[in-house]
Amino acid sequence: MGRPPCCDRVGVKKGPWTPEEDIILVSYIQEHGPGNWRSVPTNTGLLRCSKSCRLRWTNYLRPGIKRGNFTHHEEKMIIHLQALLGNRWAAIASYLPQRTDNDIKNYWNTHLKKKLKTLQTGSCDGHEQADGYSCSQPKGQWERRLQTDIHMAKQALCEALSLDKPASTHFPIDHKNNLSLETNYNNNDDDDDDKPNQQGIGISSSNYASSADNIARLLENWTKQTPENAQRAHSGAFSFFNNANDLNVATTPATTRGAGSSYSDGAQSGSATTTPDALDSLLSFNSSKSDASDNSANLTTEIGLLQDESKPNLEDAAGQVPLTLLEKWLLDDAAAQGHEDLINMSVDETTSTLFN
DNA sequence: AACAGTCTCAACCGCTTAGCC
DNA sequence: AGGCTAAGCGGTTGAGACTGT
Repeated sequence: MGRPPCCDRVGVKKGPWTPEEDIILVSYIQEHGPGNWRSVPTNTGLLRCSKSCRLRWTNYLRPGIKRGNFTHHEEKMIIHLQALLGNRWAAIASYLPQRTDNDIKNYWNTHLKKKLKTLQTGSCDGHEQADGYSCSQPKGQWERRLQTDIHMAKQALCEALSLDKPASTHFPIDHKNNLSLETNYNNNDDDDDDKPNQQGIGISSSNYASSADNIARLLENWTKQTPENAQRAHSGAFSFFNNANDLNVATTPATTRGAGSSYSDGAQSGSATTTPDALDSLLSFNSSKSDASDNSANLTTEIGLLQDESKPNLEDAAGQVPLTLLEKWLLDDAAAQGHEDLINMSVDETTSTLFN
């Protein structure tokens, strides 16, 4: 019963993706948009199954993905949401800007589960743990608070569901299926693509710039590994960037902007050319950017950089867009304790207050 | 330096869901 | 209504990195 796995075909490559494959995939998606994954291997010549292409895109190449350490705020969100939603990682991911469900799932399985277990088994002996969690509170207090939170969330959800206005109006948009439409580069609505773009995705220019960011980071690692690849990396990247230019996608290299400035600036500056120096600058830009650890300030900066990020922007949500009761609950949790600046606090500061 | 154990996370597998005919 | 197919999702795996001895 059931159809055979698509990846069982002979000649389908498995395992880690190479930079060349990534560039091919990104270039293709840039031109045609995500969706219709079935046709991707055929049209690109990639020896990968459609599933693998989709996964590579959604978990690694998709614009705006943040990698590296989770901030304490993100951690807390995950803990809350996991308690509330269970292992529905995609749903949880919709509340966390820039994080993929896979990332969250991994983080939960490798870090948070252990951390909670440690807390719940009462392994604390009254002093602060190395990771910053305070153990000064009596055993069981944290669990009680979590239960209270869950109860509050349930109430909030009930209220939300009983509202006349459909709750879905404010419910977080699935970032994978509803990318923003700031600049719809995909004008294939009337072409011969017999399959609708199932996600209805239009990618904004800066989204793809962020994809260039991902590719550049990846190329950087690749060239580090094998110097001989550097030349190929350059040519491959040029092809990718030139593609982007053809599509009027922002690819202005770092030389034209200061570190930390938004790639989307390139869209305003119109056509941009990419030179080897520019690429090097881009690579170094990304290097310095990735060197900066993922603290809250960084997150804020990145959110700013990715204003048209496909996922809901929590800061925007807090500032302008009406929140769901659940979101409010999550975001106001700190504020209710008199820690309005919690998100902006350093990890050390935050950890000492969060679980008290 | 060498080895073993542990950790991390990208990628895979297989089931479920959604959409189309 | 039911079958088929593509996409989505969550659990699991395994290679490489890291750490301790």
